[in-house]
Amino acid sequence: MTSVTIKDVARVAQVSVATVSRALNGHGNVAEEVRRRVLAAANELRYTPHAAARSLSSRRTQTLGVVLPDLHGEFFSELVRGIDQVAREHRLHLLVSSYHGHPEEQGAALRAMRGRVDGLLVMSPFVAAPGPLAEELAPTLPTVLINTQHATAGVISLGVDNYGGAVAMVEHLVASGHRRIAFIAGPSDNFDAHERLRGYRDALHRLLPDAEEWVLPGDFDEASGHQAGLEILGSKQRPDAVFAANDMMALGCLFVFAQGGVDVPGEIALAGFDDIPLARYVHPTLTTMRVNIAELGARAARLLLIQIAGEALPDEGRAALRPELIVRASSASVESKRS
Amino acid sequence: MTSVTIKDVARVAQVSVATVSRALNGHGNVAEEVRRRVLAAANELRYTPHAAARSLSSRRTQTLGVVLPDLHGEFFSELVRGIDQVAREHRLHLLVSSYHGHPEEQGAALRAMRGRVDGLLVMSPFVAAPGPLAEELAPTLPTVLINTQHATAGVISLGVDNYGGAVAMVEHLVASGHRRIAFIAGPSDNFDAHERLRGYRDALHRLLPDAEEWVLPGDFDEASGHQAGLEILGSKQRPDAVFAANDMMALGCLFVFAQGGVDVPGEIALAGFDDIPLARYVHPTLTTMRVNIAELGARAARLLLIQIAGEALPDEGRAALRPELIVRASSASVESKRS
DNA sequence: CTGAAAGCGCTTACAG
DNA sequence: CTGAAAGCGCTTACAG
Repeated sequence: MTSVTIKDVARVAQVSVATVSRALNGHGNVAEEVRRRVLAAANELRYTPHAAARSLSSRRTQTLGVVLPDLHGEFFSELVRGIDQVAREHRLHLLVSSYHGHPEEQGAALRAMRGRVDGLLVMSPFVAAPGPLAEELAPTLPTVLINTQHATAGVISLGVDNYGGAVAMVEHLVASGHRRIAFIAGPSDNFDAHERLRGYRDALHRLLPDAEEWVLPGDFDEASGHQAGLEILGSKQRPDAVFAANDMMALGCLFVFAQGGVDVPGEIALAGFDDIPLARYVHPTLTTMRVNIAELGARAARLLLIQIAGEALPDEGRAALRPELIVRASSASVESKRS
Repeated sequence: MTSVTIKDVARVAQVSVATVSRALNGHGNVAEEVRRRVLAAANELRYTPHAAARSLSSRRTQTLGVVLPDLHGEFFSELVRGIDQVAREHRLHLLVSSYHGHPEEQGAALRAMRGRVDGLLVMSPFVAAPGPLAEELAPTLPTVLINTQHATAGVISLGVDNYGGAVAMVEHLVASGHRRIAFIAGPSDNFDAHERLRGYRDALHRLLPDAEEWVLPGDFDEASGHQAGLEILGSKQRPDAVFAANDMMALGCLFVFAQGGVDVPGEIALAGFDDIPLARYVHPTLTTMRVNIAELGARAARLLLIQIAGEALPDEGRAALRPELIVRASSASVESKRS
């Protein structure tokens, strides 16, 4: 791996390394003819600057760090795709790191980014333990938090309006004639799940003051939706609508209903959250809230770039992303069915 | 961002920076008491080594580069997940880069990795243009190619046995009693697609010497499967089985069949390739070849690590991954249906 | 076991 | 416009 360095280029172009550096970085103050000679030499030698050396002296890495809780599933791939899009426009690299669901390793992941990145995009969906995160982040790098509860002082964060989305879904279900609406919750230590539950509760109490809330436990996985579905089928008085905190659980529930011969939405309407690709393929197709995850990633990346550049942060672009209600067959209105 | 350096630690611990470096890197030849003092100082100052500086002097980056054609979809997220798993076990970072479907930018992406990574995992599914890739790779870094046609001299590559998988699927369809088997092809410039088509052809000619091959064009997207489905429905003599080069096209085809009132598998059996999550959720559930993409990524990463370590490459672990036949409802045998 | 020094490959004031 | 030199923060022979 004996690679060619700036010295080799300097020798071939018959100039100093300083001039090579200036010419290659487009620093204006280089004679046109000299610049051409340098470019030619660099080209001939297939020279590529050594990134670590450049970073060390310029204090810039041209890299964005992305720290995620996990790498599983569509959410993260979409998020990374959105970030990558922006990074690419700015010719920046992406260093991704996941702490595989071990929040306690998050700190190590963050620290390891020192000297590798110019800024950090970190997603920390855990409800608990804001301390370590804030502590780790404080003295370090420009950072944007994604989907976190912790509006740590001085650290920008960006997220999805899960609360508003859940409210909108309950409004839709109520408007469709449903009165007894059950909710399948997500993991209790997850902030998104927490917000969706809060939206369900608030909207229910506001729109149907007499209705009782009915919350079934879940963990965002299909199996827990399945479990909740069984419980619902076994209950004395069934709900006329079930709102799951995410699509995967809605799907798990849907299968139980299908096996149990329950007509969806005839007997029980069903709704999810996320709009995963599957949602439009199942039968009946699933009503849900669409969240544009790639857009979330892209916006977060843009906020980070602004911060790195030391510019003032615009107000627009900092607001939480609003999910969009997607009405499909699983939540047809009670009226229309009865007629 | 005034960060603490090795000098600060040295001062606090009252030793030289050399000793700090040795103590922190676990170099044995440090007095136990001194080591403790250094560790304590580092801890107290919350010191984290500057990665670029370390890379520059040690010639190691502790980072693996991943160069992908794209970041869209489950294939890539699974691949990255598998790679990440192995990287993590070895405390390595992942620098990901996609050239967004512009093969001509692949070279730039590869070059930009210099000084940033210890090795490269590159996926280049294009049938054409082996030249640039080989040229770019030649003098550079330890590399493992994923799913490429180009068994470039001296560069390891690892892939999926697409040919064998396609053969196995045709064998299954024939064994199930199907005789007139159409194939929906993938993009002509894609190596995976190319191999699957070749498998279909070879198996068909071998098992059903009198049968004519029937290849419909496609591009791996659902819409092209849809298109192919329409063409099939409009044909004078319909096939009794359709084998799509991937699941998404099979799904597109399935919808046309469903809309056209075609009984699957009663009138026409259907099979795909990949076993995407959707495959088990559609109706009827889709017969397909399962490819363990995360495993592909993990294996490729392991091969790369072996190469970086300068060790001899084992024969096992270099063989292409064999896809697994997953028989579902969409390809029930003709016999069983007629009875 | 420990330190002084060279060196990794760049960039960037500082002179000229 | 150009070059010599210092410096970025580490690691690693080389002495002792």
